[in-house]
Amino acid sequence: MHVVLARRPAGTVRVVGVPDGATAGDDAPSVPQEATGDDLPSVVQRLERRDPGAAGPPRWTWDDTNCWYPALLTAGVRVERAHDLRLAHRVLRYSTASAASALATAPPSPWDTLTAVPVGGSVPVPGRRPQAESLFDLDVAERPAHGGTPSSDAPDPLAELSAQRDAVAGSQTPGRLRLLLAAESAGALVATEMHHAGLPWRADVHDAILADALGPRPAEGRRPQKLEALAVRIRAALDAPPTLNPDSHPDLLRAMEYAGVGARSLRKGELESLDHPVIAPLLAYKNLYRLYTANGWSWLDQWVRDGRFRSDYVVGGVVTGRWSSTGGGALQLPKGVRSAVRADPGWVLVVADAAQLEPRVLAGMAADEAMAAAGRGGDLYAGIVASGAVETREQAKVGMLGAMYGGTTGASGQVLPRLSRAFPRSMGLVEDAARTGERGGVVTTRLGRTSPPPGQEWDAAQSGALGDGAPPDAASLARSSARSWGRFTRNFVVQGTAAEWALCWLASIRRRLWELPRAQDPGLAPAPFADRPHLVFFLHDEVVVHAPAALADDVAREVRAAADEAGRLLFGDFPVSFPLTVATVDSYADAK
DNA sequence: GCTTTGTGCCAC
DNA sequence: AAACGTGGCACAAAGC
Repeated sequence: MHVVLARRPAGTVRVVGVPDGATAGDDAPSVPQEATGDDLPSVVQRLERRDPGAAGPPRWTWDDTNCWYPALLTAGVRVERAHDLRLAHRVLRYSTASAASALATAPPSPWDTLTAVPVGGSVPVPGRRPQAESLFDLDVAERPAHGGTPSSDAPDPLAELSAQRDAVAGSQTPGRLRLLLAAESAGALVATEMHHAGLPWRADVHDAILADALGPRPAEGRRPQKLEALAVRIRAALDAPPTLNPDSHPDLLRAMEYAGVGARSLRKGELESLDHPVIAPLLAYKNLYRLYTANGWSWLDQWVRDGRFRSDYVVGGVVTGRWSSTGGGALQLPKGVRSAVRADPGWVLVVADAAQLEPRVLAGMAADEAMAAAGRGGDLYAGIVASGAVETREQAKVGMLGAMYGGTTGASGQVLPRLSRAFPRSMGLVEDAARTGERGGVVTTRLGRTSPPPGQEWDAAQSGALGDGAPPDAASLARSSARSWGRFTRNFVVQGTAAEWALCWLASIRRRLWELPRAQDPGLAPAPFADRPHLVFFLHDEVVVHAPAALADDVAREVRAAADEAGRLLFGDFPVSFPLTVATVDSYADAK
């Protein structure tokens, strides 16, 4: 059963049970019609705990998980299932599977303009309203998700739910869309919970990393010791004056030109290919400068509180359905600082990584028996070598990556023909996706997320090449933008379906962890996770679970079972496997 | 002075 | 040098 939460102008919440269908026994339980902010958590808790009948716990249905779930978690209430109307609307509006629906053909509504709200916000960010501590600190008109939409225009979640259910039921692939919406919504729950729990972060360890690399923390506005020493060496190697600022690209390039270094840019890759005394100190400088500016002391000050790094995840923040993050750069945590991620005392980190996820997903989508067989041994690239298609693992790897990214040059281009001969179904699928994009068409993932059509600029480039009066370079612009869009759609089907696999994996992990026994003693994690293993990090094809040490093996087993379950959800009985690398560690840096 | 753009590097 | 997908972010320079 869906239980819809809707804000009322009076500041209360309307709680409405909506049965899933004509199923006997799925009658609405006695749902209160009205709740206040103070009693909503207990209302939710009570319905969540009701006798688990055949229909399962309610599917909490709300406009935006980010607006409701943080306060419930703060009250210690976890929900099992949700339906995020904002996220679901976006999928259904654009999916080719639901293109004929009333939802997809209706004129734009407020549901199209609701923007993603980062989870949390415990750390103040300039220009962003702080997250409400309780459900009603902000009224509807002020809620950030609505960007100032007056409450009188507040969209009706009941009507929207109805439109969404019609769109799914009348679609070409209702089962897949239903799974996608459930997985996307479960992802929203996970994202909120991970923000709530935070990634365990030892500021003292991080500080030691920084001090070791850069020297002691400098006074405000001063360069760290080791960075300053390298700046001196750079100036000496270039015979440059003390005024040369290595942070200034134009200054540095000019000084390098004068010294005859022969660099056209300051990119690491180019510098590494040059031979000059300035190269070594300059590369070292850039390396440390990056650490200092991106993950230095000010990052630590801004993002780590009370032993936790709390990131803002944006579910569906990437067109393909991947998550993005905002603030703190959670999805780009450099390897060099990961040793600051430490389990609490008596707890461990279970780090799991899906091996060669994208080519496996491709094999499943293409129903490619040969590729699936290559993946059965655990290392898909080794399996490709064993099949005889190519000679080395490296060839298999760059060849597959090239096929999925649209690479044509170098080593990947070289082995592509051989991979196409050995795995015609997989290669054919990505080639078809590329050709569709080149024509300006859209492509769709396994579960139904559809790529956006190219924009006006792309259309203009294509039509600009037509006609006798077209400028000479118009044809090449048209061709290059067509190819570029083809690379996008080629990658979209694979990356997007991999993101769907990952959402199903996350959802399954989350449910399985909750079913594990609780720890004897509560740890430092906040309720409701103090005595339970819980997800603390997710990065496209990798998760970190923070778990009581005694449960480590159970967690590892469930995380593997969840990967198998995700594979079955997407690809049914097709025999493509999704093996994981799983490590139980104290420090995230020790996982690989 | 503020905002936008360009550069470069991090993650998968 | 770039090539070959998706992103975020910090900084300096350029633009208004």
